[in-house]
Amino acid sequence: MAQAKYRKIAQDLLEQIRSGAVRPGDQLPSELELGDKYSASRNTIRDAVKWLTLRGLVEAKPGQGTFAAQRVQPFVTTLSEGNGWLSEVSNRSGTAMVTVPQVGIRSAPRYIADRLHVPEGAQVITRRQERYIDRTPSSVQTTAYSMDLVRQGATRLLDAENITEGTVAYLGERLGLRQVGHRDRLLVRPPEEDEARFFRLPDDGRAPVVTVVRTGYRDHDDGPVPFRVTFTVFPAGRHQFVIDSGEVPKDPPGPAEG
Amino acid sequence: MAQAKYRKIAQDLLEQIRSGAVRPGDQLPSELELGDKYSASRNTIRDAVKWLTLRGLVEAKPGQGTFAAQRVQPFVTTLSEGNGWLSEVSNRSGTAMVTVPQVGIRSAPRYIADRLHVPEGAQVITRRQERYIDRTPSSVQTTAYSMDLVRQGATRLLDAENITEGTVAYLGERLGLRQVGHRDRLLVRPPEEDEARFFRLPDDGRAPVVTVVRTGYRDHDDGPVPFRVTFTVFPAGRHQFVIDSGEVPKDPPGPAEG
DNA sequence: GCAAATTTGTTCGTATGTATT
DNA sequence: CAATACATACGAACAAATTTG
Repeated sequence: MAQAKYRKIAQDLLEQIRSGAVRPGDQLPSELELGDKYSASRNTIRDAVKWLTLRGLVEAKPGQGTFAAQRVQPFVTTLSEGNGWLSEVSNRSGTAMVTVPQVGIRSAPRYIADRLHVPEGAQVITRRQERYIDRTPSSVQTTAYSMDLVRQGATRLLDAENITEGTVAYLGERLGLRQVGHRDRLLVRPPEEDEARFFRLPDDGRAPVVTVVRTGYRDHDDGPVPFRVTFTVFPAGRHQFVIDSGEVPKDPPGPAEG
Repeated sequence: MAQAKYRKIAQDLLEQIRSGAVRPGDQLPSELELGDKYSASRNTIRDAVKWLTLRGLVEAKPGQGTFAAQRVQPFVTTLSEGNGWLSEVSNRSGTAMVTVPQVGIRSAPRYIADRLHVPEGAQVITRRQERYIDRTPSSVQTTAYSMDLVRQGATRLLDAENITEGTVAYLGERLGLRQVGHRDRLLVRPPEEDEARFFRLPDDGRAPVVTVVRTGYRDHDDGPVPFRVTFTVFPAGRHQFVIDSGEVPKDPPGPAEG
């Protein structure tokens, strides 16, 4: 066999979608009908549909049928603006919502300790917020601070409520701490189980998430030192990221493909 | 059934990997042995292994067996440095290699036309290069320019060879064109078939790619206008991206998790 | 509200093909 | 060439979700 049968069936269905013969939202024939059409068993048809599902081209709904996927207008986050906090901007009008911070104190795992330059296991404060745009969960953000900041007097970091003027501004007026720069690091990975649940991602692991790790640096004699690190997790398929440099037009361009 | 049997088996295997009982590179028992152990049919075991495969936790090799995946040290690309060209920097010593540009002239598809502010179908020059680090394919870069630039005299854009001083510098001295800024847009998607082949990604669509769309802007009376657009495609699992802002330490920090 | 029909999800069994050792 | 292990394909049965009458 030059190529597996299920791949050829998937290819044929793919071209029907690409060509527009099957349009977004259209229902595909049922598995039994497809099996009849392609002279294949239901399991082979299922392999073909699975192949399309993994690429996000179709969506199977139990009890209903299989449908060609809808193109979703992605959210856009601009990483090059804002001086410290990673805030999210939608490219279309939408109501943004953010939950009250969920505050915790924990021993720093390695991936936090490495970023904050504290020993592994040191006490850190974490502040976790969930963000929604148009009622759909758009990101989860967890920020970690060294406990030293609280000992020095920044006790409001422990309050489970928004610091309206911004955490950076608060630390500035309270401790004289000044953020002089930050570094973002983007990585793509499969979602954890709780993330898949929160973002309502299919639990077959095909839909990845993007993590933006933003480390904030403060001034110091020997050069900048980190004082906080923020992990923001986005569902990769619904999100894009923009970084501007120099002079660029202000108008937000439409979503890019390619 | 509270939960599908294959999911419970996958969960059990997952915990053996997480706990370290099965270490990266270790061979798992064969499908028949696992079927015996969990009192499940071979097909059900295959469903469980498939679930782990989709998350990149194990790798199945025909004729050999199934193995716990190795953690690969990701490459890092810094988006905030370099004034125009998107060049790649490894975080570890490695020999970088880039192919000679493959030059083409084509009608602009919409995703290029939108970026370059030319009509769809207008003639554009594309220059395509493949990059390797340590012999492994690390990225594919395609840059598109409007044909107008050639008509104005920048004929070397058509040469299928590297422009050593850089394309921006060349356009500057030849046409007096000055790049005043650029905008990067990152998006994550499943690979095209040729990309999966080039990056040697599994063809089941689980391993996504990151596309960085960099639009370069030149000076103009009414504000900056685009004159070129570069699409750089990376295998998402082997790559991370860094954006610096303000004062940050120079030392390249290790790869982040979370 | 309930029952029937439709559709996808899971599991088993079996057979054959293909890649590697 | 033979043995082993994964890949593909078929058929069958029941479960779960949804819509319809």
